[in-house]
Parts: sequence; structure tokens; C-alpha cells
Amino acid sequence: MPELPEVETIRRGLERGLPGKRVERAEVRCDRVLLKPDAATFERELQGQSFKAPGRHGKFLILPLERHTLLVHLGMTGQITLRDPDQPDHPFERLPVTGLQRTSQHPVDAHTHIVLHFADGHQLMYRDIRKFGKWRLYRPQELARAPELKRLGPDPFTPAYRLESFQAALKRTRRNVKAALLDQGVVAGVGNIYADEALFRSGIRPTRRGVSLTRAELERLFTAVREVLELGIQNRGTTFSNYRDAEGRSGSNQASLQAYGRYGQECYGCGGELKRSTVGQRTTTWCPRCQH
DNA sequence: ACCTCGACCTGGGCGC
DNA sequence: TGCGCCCAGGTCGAGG
Repeated sequence: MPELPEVETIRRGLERGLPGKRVERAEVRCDRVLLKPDAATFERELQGQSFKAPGRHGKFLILPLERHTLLVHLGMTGQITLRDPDQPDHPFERLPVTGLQRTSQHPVDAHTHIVLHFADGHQLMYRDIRKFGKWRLYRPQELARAPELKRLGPDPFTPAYRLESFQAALKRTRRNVKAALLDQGVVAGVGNIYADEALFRSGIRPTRRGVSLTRAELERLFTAVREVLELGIQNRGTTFSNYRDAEGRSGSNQASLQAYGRYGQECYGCGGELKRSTVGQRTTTWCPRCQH
């Protein structure tokens, strides 16, 4: 589900409500391995700690506490909500394609796998239909060596995202450029939606080999990646199905998409028909006339 | 180093 | 109504 803009939108929501919240009890309700260490350790270690301001790198939420830092990856369908006991719960809505989705705060349901009960009565709810999400608890000295973060390339909204290293990473690979963009070690935070958008915006065919890209193309792509992500953040994320922000709202960026999911429709650039194919094992939409 | 495939999961849509 | 198949904002490891 969530790519960088969706995770950033959730982070901003958490920034308003999470800092200072003290965990009175952590409740792990899932049967499967979603978290490390094990559920018992997780529940014991979190107890009594307060959250500080949330951060993000690529698609990872970085949630510092007093004695640990929590890394959260939402996978395809992860949702985080803060629940206020004084506000009414909202029933789930049955939506086409998505199935049962929350619209604002919700009670525990079959897909709610983690509940953090705070001292002030509020709760953090983690809901994840497909259970591809991951929670990892690290001590400060372990965080720098955390494999999840070590694998990540620069986040496009930090100074570490530099044209020179971006170019070098793409020029040295014979993989197609779409696969390279999806590689979180090249740039952290791009997924299937924003990869298609960035390639469309920069006029580059998803099947082009990294090594074949000209300097001008790489410069356009470098900029386009940040632009499409920025637009996604401004629109509070893209919602096709499961994605909701920390308050349960959908994003609106789907209305701004120029390529992703628009196969068979008219290209906004040339009026021709957008094509669909599989590139890097992912469904890809592109314009045969505008992208070279 | 890179590619492809399958695995991990659930649920909705569609065709028969 | 039901079944089987396809699809989905993501990653990971195995094997070639």
C-alpha cells in the first residue's frame, strides 16, 4: 500500500498526537511473526515508555521512545490510528475493491494486530489485513546497525539525496530503470505508483536499462522522483483501497496521477493510449509516444 | 550482480 | 450461489 507520501502523511498525523503518550500496556493480538523480538518481550519492553516525535526514512516510520526505537513498515495494507476513548468509534464501511475499511477511529476487529494502551486512555491501533507489515524494536545503540535501515538508500527529502549518487547508482546497473527505482537501496520510498509517475513525468520508458540513460534523462528523473512524491504528500497520499491516514481519511492524490493505473486511457501528454506491461515483476503503465 | 519465481496474506471482482 | 482464478501502494530468499 503505502509509499513515501502515504507514510509521511501518517507520520504527520502521529506527530500531533503521539509525542508524550506513555504506554501502560502493549497488546499483541496476532498469531504470526509481525514483530521482533517476540510478542512477550515486545509487550514487556514497551511498558512504561513514552513516545517522542516520530520520524521517517523512505517507507519506514521511526518511532523513538525513551529506551528504544520502534521501526514500523506498513507493508501493503498496514493502518495506524490513534483512538480517543471520548470520541465515538466509526463502523467499518464496505467499499468496492477494498472491502471493510475504517473511516476514522475504530474498535478492535479481526485485522487489528497490535494495540498500545496509553496512560491517558488513548490507544494506538495497528490494523493490517494482509499482514505484510513489520514492527521492530531496537535499543539506541542497535538502531544504526538495524538491517532494515542499513539497506535503505537516501530519502529524497534529505540532503543525502544527491544527483551525483543517484546517477552513479543508475549508470552502474544493467537492470531496467523501473526495477532500479523500486530498489529501496537506490532511493528510499518509491513504490509502484510513484515509479510509474516519475518515469512518465521524465519521459523515460520503464524498460530502459539504467546504464543507457543520458545525463539529461537522469537529471529529469532525479527531479521527477521528488516532484511526484511532493505532490503525493500535498494531496495527503493516494487511496485506491486500503490506505488511510492516522485519522482514517483517504488521500486524494489518485486524481492527480498521470500514468499509474490509467492503462487503456488517454495520455495527458499526447492523447494516445497508455499501455500496460509487466516490468520488474510489477504492473506498469506508460505512454509509447511520450516515453523514450 | 541480476533476473525470475514463489512465498508471505486477505479479500474483492469477474467469468462460468 | 459458488468456485476458481486474477488482481492489489511490498519485500525477501532461493536458485539459475
